[in-house]
Amino acid sequence: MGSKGEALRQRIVVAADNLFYQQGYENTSFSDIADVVGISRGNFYYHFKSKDEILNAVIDARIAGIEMMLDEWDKKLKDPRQRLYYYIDMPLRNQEEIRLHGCPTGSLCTELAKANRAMLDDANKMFTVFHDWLVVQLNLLGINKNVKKIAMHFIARVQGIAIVTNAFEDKDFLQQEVKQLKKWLDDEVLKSGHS
Amino acid sequence: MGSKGEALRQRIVVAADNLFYQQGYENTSFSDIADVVGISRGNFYYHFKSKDEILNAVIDARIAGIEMMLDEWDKKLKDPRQRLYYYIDMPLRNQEEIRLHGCPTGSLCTELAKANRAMLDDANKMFTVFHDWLVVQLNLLGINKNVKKIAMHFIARVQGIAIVTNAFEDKDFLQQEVKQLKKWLDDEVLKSGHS
DNA sequence: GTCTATATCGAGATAGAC
DNA sequence: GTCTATCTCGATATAGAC
Repeated sequence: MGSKGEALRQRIVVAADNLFYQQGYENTSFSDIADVVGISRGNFYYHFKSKDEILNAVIDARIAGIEMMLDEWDKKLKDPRQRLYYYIDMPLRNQEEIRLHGCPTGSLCTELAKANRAMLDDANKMFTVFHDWLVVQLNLLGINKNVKKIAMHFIARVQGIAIVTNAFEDKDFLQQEVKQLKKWLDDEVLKSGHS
Repeated sequence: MGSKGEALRQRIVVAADNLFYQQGYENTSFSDIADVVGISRGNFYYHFKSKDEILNAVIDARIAGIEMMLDEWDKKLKDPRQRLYYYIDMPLRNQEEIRLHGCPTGSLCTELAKANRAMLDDANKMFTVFHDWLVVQLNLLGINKNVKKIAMHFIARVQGIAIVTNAFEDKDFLQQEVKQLKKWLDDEVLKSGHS
């Protein structure tokens, strides 16, 4: 495994990642990826045995990317409360992409549930990384009851926002829902006004 | 347009509807539909000019189906409050299908946003039918402020539930979230305890 | 109206030259 | 390691017999 080959492998994964997000997995061909990376179709099979293997690499890369992102959040934000707000603001920061392509994690799981069920268990680990991180933040705030349910609720709320924003291409809805989700965090989870 | 041809056309639409839901639109071939209906591939083109036209017919059929369903709800349930509860219970009634295939409306919009953007504006009308009906029920209850936002919020919440249930194949999550959504309806919309 | 046969295309995948 | 050439398959779609 030379360094040049590894670098190309990485470029393939990055290109596939973007295309899978923008066009969907099934709808993205080797030709599409080859055009972006600037290589020939035949060259893929030196780096990957099949298209499924590319998908596997993309999922692994996404999971690693989410973990890195959360590590950076932890470094940048010392207060778990601020981290939770930053999580809720994520759709706001990515609103244009969500309007156009939805949530990368949610839309991939939705596609794989229909087209490639065998890989769904790999894909939903992307959710699990967020989930486990949310649980840690809640525990740090002294919240220990129903934390798993709360974390999953967070994720589902963000997914609902992403789907409707994408279906109606409506960023106003996204903005108003993010506000409402913050209010829920304040009133029902942190109970700022009551403690 | 003879009656026999019309009946077959309907059978094609029903079969395509189910297959699009279970396997996705792009992932469903004419052969798949032909196998279910029991006809030959070539016969499709007497009834439809293209696969897109079948998709169009499926979306129209789904919209008509939702409208019929809501009419039945209106007849069966006279209290708008009960109708809203019945709406929230919908994922519960369809929990096994949602676990396996997600929400028919949400998953189709998610797919079309990536693979066939031109038809997204047709598909999201399925959401609009629910939305407008929810607005009517809220108005009937004397709620006139922010009703459109509330209706869209309802829809997004249900979508979030469907995605996570589907991604983790977890019906327990669905059940707990439906309970929570009912509580939100009581406390924040109907404000039963406060009026 | 429904069928069989076929055209055309693009997909994933392989073989082997360089 | 990367390329070109090619194989095989299944997809949408068409033509024309019945």
